[in-house]
Amino acid sequence: MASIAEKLTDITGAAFAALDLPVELGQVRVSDRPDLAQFQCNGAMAASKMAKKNPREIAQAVVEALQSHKEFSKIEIAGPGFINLNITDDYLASHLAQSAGDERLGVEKIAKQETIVLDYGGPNIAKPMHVGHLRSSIIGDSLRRICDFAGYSAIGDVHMGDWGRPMGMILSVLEARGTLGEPVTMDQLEEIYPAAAKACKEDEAQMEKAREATVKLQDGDETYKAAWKQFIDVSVKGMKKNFDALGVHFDLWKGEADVHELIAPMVNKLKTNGFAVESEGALVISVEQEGDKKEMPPLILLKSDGGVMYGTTDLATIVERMEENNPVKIIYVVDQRQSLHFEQVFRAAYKGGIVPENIELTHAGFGTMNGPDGKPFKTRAGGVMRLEDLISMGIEKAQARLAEADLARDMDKGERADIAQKVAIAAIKFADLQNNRIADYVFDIDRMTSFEGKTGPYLLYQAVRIKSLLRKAEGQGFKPGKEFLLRDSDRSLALLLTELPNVFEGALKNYTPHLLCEYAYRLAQEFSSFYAACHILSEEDEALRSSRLALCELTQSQIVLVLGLLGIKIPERM
RNA sequence: GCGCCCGUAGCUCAGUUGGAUAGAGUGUUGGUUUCCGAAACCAAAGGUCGCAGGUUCGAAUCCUGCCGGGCGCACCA
Repeated sequence: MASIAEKLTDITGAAFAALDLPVELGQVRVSDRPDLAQFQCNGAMAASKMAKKNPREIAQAVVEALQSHKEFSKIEIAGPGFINLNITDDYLASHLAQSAGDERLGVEKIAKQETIVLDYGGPNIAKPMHVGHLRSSIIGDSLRRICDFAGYSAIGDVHMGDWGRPMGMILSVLEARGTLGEPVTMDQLEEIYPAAAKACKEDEAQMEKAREATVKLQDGDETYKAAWKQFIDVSVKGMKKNFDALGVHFDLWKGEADVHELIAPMVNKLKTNGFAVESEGALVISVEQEGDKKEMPPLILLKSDGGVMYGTTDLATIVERMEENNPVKIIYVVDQRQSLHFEQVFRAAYKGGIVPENIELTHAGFGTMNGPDGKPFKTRAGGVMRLEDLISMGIEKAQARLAEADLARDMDKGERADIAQKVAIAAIKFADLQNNRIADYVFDIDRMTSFEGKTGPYLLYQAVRIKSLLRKAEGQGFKPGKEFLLRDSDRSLALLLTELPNVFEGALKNYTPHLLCEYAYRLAQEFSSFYAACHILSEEDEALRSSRLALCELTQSQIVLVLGLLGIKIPERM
């Protein structure tokens, strides 16, 4: 089912078409002047340009065509040619009843279930996960949930950095220490990796050994491979702990190494097709296009030493995904700084015939995380902050807040821990997701674990309050009704509840979860005002009471749905 | 040097793709609880939308030029 704005758009669109004007001009949206009207259509002003007529005359003609539609309670022309529209309470009420009765709450499903692969998380082997992985993980996970709800078969792939030079560096250092082949722990790995990176940077001979080790590993050397396999296992365990705590899900635990076998055939094919050429000792594929404003460096497939670059593995990963998943879209949730790289890879993929033109490859990039000083985020000690430290800080603060509240007294330890966990994750996720994906953003630990104002916990609080209210109502034998009765104090919440399908569509189309954050917050806020203004359980008019309970229930369902799409879980109480 | 992104209230951010009086949170000030959960609600103050031009009925939004910040430009990932 469509949203109210869409239904009204159909009506006004037809009115424009009847005047031989483009249907698109009939676009109706929620008014940005709620004091004047509920909905507005601006098409008459755009039409006046093409028809060379007075916009108010056009608006007048459209308005006359709309008169026969009984959905409207008020149709007015304002200013230069705005068409202001109000709908009848009957119409609003019946629309609400429909969406309340719909298990998808009015959000339409795509016609055909197609596959989307989402690439996010991207943790590296042997390195602890830090706050930099947070954005990719939670934005990616949210986008996966959004695509899934839209009706796609959405596949999330963690795509670990488990290949290439860093692996060679670790192996060469282990060898130098004489401990290659012995089991290592995560703590040891975390010590070895930076030590190895430092040694290679300072010592050219060590770097040369690292290069050799990289090539040998990639050529399938048994000893190296066994050691490598072992530290993959150890690292993955550590990653899973973090992802589980965050509630970030992956369908595939693939890494760069998984496509190694596909590289040689892919490269050969690109060679025989004439796309891959030699340049300065390396094998490259040129990705320049006509109309390029900037220099576009070629994508390097093979380095002059025969080694593989990450662009090559990315390309081979596309080969694999096309074969195994046959997706219509592949979405990369990776730092915006990689945009040139993805431009190169995508162009190479299309040019080399690895993906057909009608398959969408998108880099859904996100901004750099800065500290409150505007510079790339560092802890006070100057290091990176570990993800697990951030999570435990959030949980501690949630526990402290819970201890303050009287309500926590009667809860057992297990429930209290569960609530603290959910509150902390809601705080962290919402603080991040509410920012526009593309812009750099300031990572402020206090803001991220704050529980007041526009925060995740505020949303949980409203949801929990509704739950509690509905429980109480049930205890008194009151049930949410099937019909809506709209008084002045109910109407703005009711109108807001009809916007969900449009908001969802925007978030899906632009890969922007922050639109859902914005909506969830408006909903919670609108509900809170409504809740303060009307006392529901003591309402004596039964029809009004059950209508209001129905509004509560629908609000509740929408908050659950939207927070679910953001990857935020709601406790029973808090 | 070339290119990409950003610049909106003291601070952190929205702004539905060109619409009416630019909105939230936070912080500041004041108010609200014999009543469904005060992690709340109501209200006030706070703006040359970086600057200057241009396009038009109409610009935070589109175009041009500056200023300021961030990032990226072939053998790292």
